[in-house]
Amino acid sequence: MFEYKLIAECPETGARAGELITPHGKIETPVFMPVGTQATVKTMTPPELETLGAQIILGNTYHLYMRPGADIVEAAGGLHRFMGWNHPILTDSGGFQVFSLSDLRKISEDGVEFRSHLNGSKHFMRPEDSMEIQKKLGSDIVMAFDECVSWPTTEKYSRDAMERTIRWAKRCRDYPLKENQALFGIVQGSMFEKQRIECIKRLEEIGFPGYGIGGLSVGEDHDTMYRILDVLLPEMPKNKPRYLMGVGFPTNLIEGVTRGVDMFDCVLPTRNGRNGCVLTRQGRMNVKNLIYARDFTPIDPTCDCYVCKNYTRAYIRHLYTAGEILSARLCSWHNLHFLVNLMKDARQAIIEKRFPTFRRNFMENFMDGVYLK
RNA sequence: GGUAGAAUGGCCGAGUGGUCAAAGGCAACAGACUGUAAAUCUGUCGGCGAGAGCCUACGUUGGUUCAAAUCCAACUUCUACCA
Repeated sequence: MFEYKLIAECPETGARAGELITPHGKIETPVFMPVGTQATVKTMTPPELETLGAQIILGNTYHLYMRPGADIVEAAGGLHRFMGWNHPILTDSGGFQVFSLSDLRKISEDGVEFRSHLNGSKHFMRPEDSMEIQKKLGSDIVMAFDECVSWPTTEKYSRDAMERTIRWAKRCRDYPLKENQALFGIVQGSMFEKQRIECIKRLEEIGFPGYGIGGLSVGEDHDTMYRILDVLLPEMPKNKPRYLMGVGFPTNLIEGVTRGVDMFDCVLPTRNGRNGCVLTRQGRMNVKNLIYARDFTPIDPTCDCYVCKNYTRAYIRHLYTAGEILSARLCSWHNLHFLVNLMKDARQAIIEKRFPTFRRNFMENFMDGVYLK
């Protein structure tokens, strides 16, 4: 019970609108997926996520395995029930932790040895373990266990990691999941075009219902990332969803959609939100800045989210400055609303055959630096 | 009234002759954050100057010394204890 339907394509760009059918409901793409690593999108309740339009959220294999343990989540009736979210869930495999916990892990052919970030204890995760954990979590979309390579790297290291990622993808594919779980393969190959193309071809031979694009947004500049997307996306199957993992900045989302990406996730809206950085149609805003102390306008006057309809910059700045937890909530809420609805707007524009204009307007208005009033 | 002790940068607080514009913390200001080891991290934080540097500063005033936040005297204020 997993299907991708292509609904509309932009005649001028690679942008496309579609639908993903999952056991927990339909997802309209392009879609931004809030990250809920530890079985919670930080500071947000599921009803609030519904209110702002979230269709699917992420959970993380590594974190939930470490705490509370996959068995507990399974005993609770699966991740959906455990956290009270009755819509689709995608779980990341732990592959990103191979990258982010690079000081705490050792990679071998069989798998990855992690030293727990919680207490230093040693754990070995093989692709099969990642599958078993995600099976217990019961997510709708399961990600293959991959190696996300840091940047910069050598062509040789990238190739070795890519080859290993493909071998691991095969092992993941061969592992019996729940009947209604869809497993996505993950394209690696760092910033080497040929490796990227080879990787997607070989993953296709193994065969997956969807494909993640990993190993981007790891410190490379935007042009480099777009260069990889430019060569990779045309090589990806049209009838399968494409998921650009860990991205990202609003401009990255639009440029990703332009090239044919269907799914995105990123910690940015919640992490930056907790740190007092909010998104507007004109760019990023550090709402903690002094210039907002007496600014009684909403974060983004053009935004119709709950936060912008009810609170001012001055109030949110006050909350942040006072260390009040509500600032983290309101900023996260607004940022999530911003990205989720940016993708909804993009989708509508694609369907209405006006995506190029939509893209141009957005890119012209959105300053990549910090926006000051 | 007596005795003892204390006064340091926006605040708290180290420092008891030179390497002190003065540790550290807080506050403040700015920046960063892309499949979350992040309600975190980094930088700035007396004034002027691009800079070398100059000026003003450790309660007040005066003194000792080549040199004082540091030593001495008086004064002011505060704290504790005793009357």
